[in-house]
Amino acid sequence: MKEITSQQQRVLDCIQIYLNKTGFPPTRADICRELGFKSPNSAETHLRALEKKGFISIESGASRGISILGNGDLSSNIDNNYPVIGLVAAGSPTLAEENIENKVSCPDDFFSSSFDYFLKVKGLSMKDAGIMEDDLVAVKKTHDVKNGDIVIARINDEVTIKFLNRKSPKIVELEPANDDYQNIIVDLEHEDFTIEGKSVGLLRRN
Amino acid sequence: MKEITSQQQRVLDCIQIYLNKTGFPPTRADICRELGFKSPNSAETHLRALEKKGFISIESGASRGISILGNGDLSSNIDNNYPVIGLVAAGSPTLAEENIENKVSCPDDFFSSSFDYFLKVKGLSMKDAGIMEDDLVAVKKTHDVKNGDIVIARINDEVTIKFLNRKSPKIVELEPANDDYQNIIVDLEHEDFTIEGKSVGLLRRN
DNA sequence: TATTATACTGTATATATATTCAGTATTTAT
DNA sequence: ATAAATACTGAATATATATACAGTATAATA
Repeated sequence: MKEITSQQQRVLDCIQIYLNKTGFPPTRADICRELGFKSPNSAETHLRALEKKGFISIESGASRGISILGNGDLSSNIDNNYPVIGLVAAGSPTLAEENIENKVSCPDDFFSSSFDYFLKVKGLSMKDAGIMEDDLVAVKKTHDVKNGDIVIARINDEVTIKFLNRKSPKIVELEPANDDYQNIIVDLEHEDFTIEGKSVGLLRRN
Repeated sequence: MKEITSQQQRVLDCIQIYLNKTGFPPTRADICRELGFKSPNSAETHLRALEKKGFISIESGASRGISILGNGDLSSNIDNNYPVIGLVAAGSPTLAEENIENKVSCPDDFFSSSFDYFLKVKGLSMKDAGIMEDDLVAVKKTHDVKNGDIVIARINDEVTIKFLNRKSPKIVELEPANDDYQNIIVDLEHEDFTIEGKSVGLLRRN
């Protein structure tokens, strides 16, 4: 990435501001209007310089075909809306209604792994793991879970978040992180048990 | 917001995908190519329907003048790079070097309040408040703090994160959230004490 | 039953837009 | 000292693009 001149920076900023404002890139004429140039060729040459230096790419022939190249970090990632799903009473789970409370916009690569939704935690059964009431746990839907993982599990239509501990092929233990709560022992032969996913991160908004 | 039809949804998705891929919106012809329509008017009518229902806005006369209207959430916010600053030994603070470890891209309106940087927590002095080792605390630089706030404070060049408790005009108490740690009592007349900011959120990446 | 919305094809066209060419002038390298 | 990059004006043009008009057909209202 070569050095940028002050005028080229102005043009680059202009493109970004125009994008933020309108949702699509400016034309040569738009840039002239914004920056006071009197010839579309002023914009053109600056754009070509910015292209040459790797700051933008220009789609040949396409109108408004300018895109700002994410310098590896800033503008590369795309935000997505992730649903927030309520978990009623994490301690002694009673309900399993997956009602979307709202949505949170967040980059796709925000956590170490991709994830599918946020789970809003109720209760303090996982407090010693730093998971408090109303925290949003980023949940990745998967069955690929190991002992010690924080998993979101469903037992007879009741959802809970706990540490996983497979005791035997038929017995799964769900461990809370709170001395006030007891381990949940699940007999796979007699109870309807499914792993919904596992925690890959946490978000707390004061 | 009226109901969207399946074909209109396809067109809307097409616009979003095209935007993600190229950085600028598609033309009528582009949409036709992507979705297999044979007349540009097919795209046009769908676009007008989407506009009428409030899903997009169309800038009259402008080429590629389509912008997806963030339904109050999706496309409105812009990501920013926030520095992650290391905090050495939150329990008994020893260092204050504000070294930027890396950066995290995150929407500006991610937490209830705007913030300035992430603080990477060391130690477990705030564990009962759900703040664990290596958690990233979103810090807003401010002096506007109340008793009970989780503050980032600097005492004689040592940085720590604790609950704030002003005892008197001259005495400030910093309370950890861990029985293994003791309150820090700061005598403002004899010690160099500053409030760096307060916690407005938390991020944990497993 | 008439009307409106949806979902298309196909053609046509005014204009929005990229892009080239011809200049001028200043600054920065080689 | 010459070349190359920067920083513009001004005009011209091929074409990319929005958009209107003319049809056809089906499903959903009122």
